[in-house]
Amino acid sequence: MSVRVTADDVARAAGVSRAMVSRAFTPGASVSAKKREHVLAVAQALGYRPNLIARGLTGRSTGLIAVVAGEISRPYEAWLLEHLVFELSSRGYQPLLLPALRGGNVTEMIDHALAYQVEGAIVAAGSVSREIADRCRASGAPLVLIGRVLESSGVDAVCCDNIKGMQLLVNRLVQQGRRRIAWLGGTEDTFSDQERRRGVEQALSHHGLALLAVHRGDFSLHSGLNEGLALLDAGQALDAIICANDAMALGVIEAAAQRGIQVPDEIAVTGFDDVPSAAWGRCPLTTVRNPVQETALEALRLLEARVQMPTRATQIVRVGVTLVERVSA
Amino acid sequence: MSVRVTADDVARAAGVSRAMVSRAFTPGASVSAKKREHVLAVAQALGYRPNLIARGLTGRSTGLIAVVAGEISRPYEAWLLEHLVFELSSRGYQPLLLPALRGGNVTEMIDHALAYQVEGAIVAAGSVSREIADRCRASGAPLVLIGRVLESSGVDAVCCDNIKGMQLLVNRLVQQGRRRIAWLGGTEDTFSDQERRRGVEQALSHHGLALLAVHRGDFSLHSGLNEGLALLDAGQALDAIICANDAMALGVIEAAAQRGIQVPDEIAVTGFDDVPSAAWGRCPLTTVRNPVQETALEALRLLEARVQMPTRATQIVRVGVTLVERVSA
DNA sequence: TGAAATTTTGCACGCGCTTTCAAAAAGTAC
DNA sequence: GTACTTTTTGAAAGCGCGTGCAAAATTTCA
Repeated sequence: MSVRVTADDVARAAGVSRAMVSRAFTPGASVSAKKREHVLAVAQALGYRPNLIARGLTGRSTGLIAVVAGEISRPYEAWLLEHLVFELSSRGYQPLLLPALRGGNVTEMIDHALAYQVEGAIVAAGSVSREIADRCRASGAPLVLIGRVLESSGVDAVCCDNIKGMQLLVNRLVQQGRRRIAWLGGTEDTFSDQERRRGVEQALSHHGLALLAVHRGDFSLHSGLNEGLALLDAGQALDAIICANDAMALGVIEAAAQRGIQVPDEIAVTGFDDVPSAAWGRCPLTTVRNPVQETALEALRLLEARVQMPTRATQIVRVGVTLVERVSA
Repeated sequence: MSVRVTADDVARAAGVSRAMVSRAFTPGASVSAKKREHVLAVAQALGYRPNLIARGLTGRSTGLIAVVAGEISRPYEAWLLEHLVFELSSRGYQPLLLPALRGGNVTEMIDHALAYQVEGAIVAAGSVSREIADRCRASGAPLVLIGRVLESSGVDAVCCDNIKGMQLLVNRLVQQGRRRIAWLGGTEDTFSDQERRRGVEQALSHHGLALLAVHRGDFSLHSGLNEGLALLDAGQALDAIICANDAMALGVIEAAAQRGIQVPDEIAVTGFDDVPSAAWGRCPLTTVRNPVQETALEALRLLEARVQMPTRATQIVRVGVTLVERVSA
């Protein structure tokens, strides 16, 4: 059992040399059509498929791409991953999934993936060090960051325009006459959290305003509820809570409901990302659309472009965002 | 650039043979502690890591496991995938992710993964044919199904007790005095849909009841809304809608809200899976808990058990379900 | 028909690594 | 010191495949 068929077996059965078998499976190779057909037929009969691991060893491409994803159970991450994986595999690549969970060391994971001779890596979670970026470059495996950028490191990245997104949101709130605004941030040390907060503060100061309160969650629905309650119970009169992502905004809305506070009449709540569930439920979210598909596509474009020309200039793509006006603000 | 360091380079630099380098990186191998340390140090300095592709070629294990997942953006799938990938990689395996999207041919994908010499495959989406099961067996790569079983095919599977789950739900509804019950199924031809429906019908007939209406969605929130509206607008007096999963149930609740129908007072709605978001929102779902983590763990257990003993008896694990009583029913 | 141009084919080497085997080194006992 | 056992080491043979090169087969042209 478990006796695997090799090119040698096929060659023997078809009465040709092993090289012929190899060529029969190589699209552009020099083989007579007749022989190729014959070899392919014999291979089929024997249940032979070229061993891609062995093929990868010849120095040719392995077709493997590492994808570092975070907590997949979060809507935005899942959504992005779905697009990424779909695009990847429809281009003939095989995604090697690396989970960057709590405390998971991204550097170590990429290092490990590199040992599998991946042709590239897409990092959509955790933070990458300059060191690992260098290792990737040394291995000839381009690195592409999603939703984070590593300044002046020569690493390509695609990221939505967080500053602009927050500006759109703040302008809307201010236009509605809201002035007493709080910020509910996400996990510390994440690029999104930092940039989005900066966006809020810049936009506010542009109106001569500042944040009245600052709380921090971890991008989850749960933390949105908890911090939302805390914010609401603090006794400070607020008329808007800007959240670092949709999940937390949904949590805050739940918190408001629990306290009998009307959204958006008494207080406005905004999200970020426009995940599918943001449009649902008791109070559809006013948020900023973070274009996932475009992001995934751009990431692949960057990856392929760099595979083709390793020395091209570093590119940081900022995908555009749009305001989605629903009821929560 | 992109000059990769091989074991030969390390051997030369360390003044030993290539075999020594290999042994230094092989835990149980016969090397003097001193030499191993030296080799490892030189390797570190040169930035060398064994090429796992080459290592896999020697007939040893590749550490690759194929994971066939469906639409990752759906809560249950994402949740399961997260657990699966986490467990897999914390056991030293590398998950190769294969997306089984609309119309995606699972057979073809597994076949392709087999060419990468995966050590096993976990299928949590799509349906597998007896044919591909045989191919896997021939390749010595165990197949484990999640949420679906392939009768008398010798394929291990882990699946929750759909029949029992629906029985729990039906009993509760009947106990509440509800008799006019409708079924909102999921995508046709899926194992879950079929078994869950069967569970509902069996449980109902046990009470001398039958379904009053049958609609079909595709397991999505959206289809839940649409079919929910259709069901509600049909003019038939219903007092409960049993949905094939949570997402659709949430959609139905939304539909009821749009029509101004009170849940659960006027109509009860039930889900299945108990995804995180089921506990949230305007009307927390009464549903059945489908234990994801246990499922993932069992799947890995089956996989490893079969790797160790390929001839062991086929095992179909039915993980237990529990009723989660919240407000929607 | 024969020579030249062209295509098709097989041999053999190499990709980077593991592992068997026998030789060398080190340790042990007398 | 010798004879023997045990550990450590290196040479070499693969693992399954791609491919450069030269030989063989085929085609083309005069």
